[in-house]
Amino acid sequence: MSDTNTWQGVQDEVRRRIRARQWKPGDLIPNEADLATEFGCARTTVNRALRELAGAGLVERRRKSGTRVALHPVGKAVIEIPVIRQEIEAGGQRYGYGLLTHGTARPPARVAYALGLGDAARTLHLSAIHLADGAPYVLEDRWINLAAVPQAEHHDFSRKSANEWLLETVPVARGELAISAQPCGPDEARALDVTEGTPLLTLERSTWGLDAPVTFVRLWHMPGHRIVSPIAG
Amino acid sequence: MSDTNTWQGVQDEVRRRIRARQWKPGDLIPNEADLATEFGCARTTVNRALRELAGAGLVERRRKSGTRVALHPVGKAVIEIPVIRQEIEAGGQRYGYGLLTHGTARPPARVAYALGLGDAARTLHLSAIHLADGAPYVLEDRWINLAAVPQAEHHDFSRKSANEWLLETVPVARGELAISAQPCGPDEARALDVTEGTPLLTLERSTWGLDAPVTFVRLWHMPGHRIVSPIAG
DNA sequence: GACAGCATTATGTATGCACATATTCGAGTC
DNA sequence: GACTCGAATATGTGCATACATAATGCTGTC
Repeated sequence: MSDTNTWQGVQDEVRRRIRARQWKPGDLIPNEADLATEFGCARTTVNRALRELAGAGLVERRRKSGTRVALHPVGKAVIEIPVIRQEIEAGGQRYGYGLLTHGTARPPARVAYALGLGDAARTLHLSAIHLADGAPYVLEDRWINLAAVPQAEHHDFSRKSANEWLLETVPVARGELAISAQPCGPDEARALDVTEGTPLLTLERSTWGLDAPVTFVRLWHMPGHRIVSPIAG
Repeated sequence: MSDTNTWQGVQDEVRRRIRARQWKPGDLIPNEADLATEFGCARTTVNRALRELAGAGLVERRRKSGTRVALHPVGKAVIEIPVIRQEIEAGGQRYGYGLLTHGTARPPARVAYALGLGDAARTLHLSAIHLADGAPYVLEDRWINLAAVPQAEHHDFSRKSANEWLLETVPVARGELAISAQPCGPDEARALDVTEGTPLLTLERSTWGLDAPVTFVRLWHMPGHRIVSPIAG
């Protein structure tokens, strides 16, 4: 599997040469045709190997110029954003869910801004708690743009979380994630059973459909929560 | 560019059908050969389009079974981990750097555990502050495994940050990132000029070389710091 | 009916070829 | 010397074909 006539094998060999400093950062490496000859494989194979390395940020490629080893190989951490139920069940814990508040409301300025809505927009505001083995796991504060998802207004969110319902109902085009550390406010303190001011890891996610903003959600994780992810290299 | 005889065009069309619910989550979609016929292109082209969609998590593929639309399209947020100097300069601010403490020390249990070292290991301990326009931006607490990077012991880290020096010096194979919210301790309060207990966004990064752990670093960001990243869809 | 083994099928990959496209470089022109 | 334009070149992509590989399901045997 590590032979240089498979694209994986070629990629491994190129990685090895870069790590071994045979090809140093900034260096121009041989062109695809030459490498193909050296490795005894087709140019297509070398192309795929190098293309994926470029995607990973290890090399930079430009037509006519050639391929060079990246100067500052930008590490990339890929954070997977699963449905919360699955996140909890994957950890071997029992999932619980409770809807706390529910009603239509004007979006606060922060939310309107994040979604690019006017303050006159009608939104559905939900507050819900997700439990792991009966204990609070994360507090969810969500606004749904009723102009984009009108059927949400009369939907029953008391059993299934809006998270899952939206995924099944609305096609999602793109989104944005913001991670920050916030002090626990009075509402969060009550819902999570935590003393006020405690640092909470906070995730804010904006989601857009094909043309309209769909939802903004803020997740307050329990103290000590960690997001862990491998770094691609 | 959106014609269905380029892999981009095929991918766009498949995305469109999924978003339009023509192919719903869980559905089996036609096989590559049939799609190639329909789109009037080679199977290779369809293959590349679907392969990348699978990588993005929008579809799931299994040999013999076929390709089906993902049930819970797992959103992926890719966080780029640049060198801190570049992060600051990219924001149009002036970068500053100061080494606070420097010396060899036994790694604390937490660090030894994260790197998989015994407590007897010799490490270099550095503490440094990164400034943006003269104001504290992030506090860095770093341990370097001297068994893996012996030349670090007598290197001068007062001018250039260990971050950049290590990238240029040691080939990195893999790493792990943990994000959490921590209360500001007394040392951090002094270095960042922040009152104790304030929530700080904390990043912990472990890095391994080819066979040995290289470094563990903890970054304490200023209050209010946000990590923002697009979500792939 | 249980099970081993084989045929089937869809994806995965390699190859040789052709042509597209971006970029560089140098020749020719003023 | 500056500038324009075309040749050269490395990557990007598409195609037809062949074979590899994994998973499924069927078939025959006991």
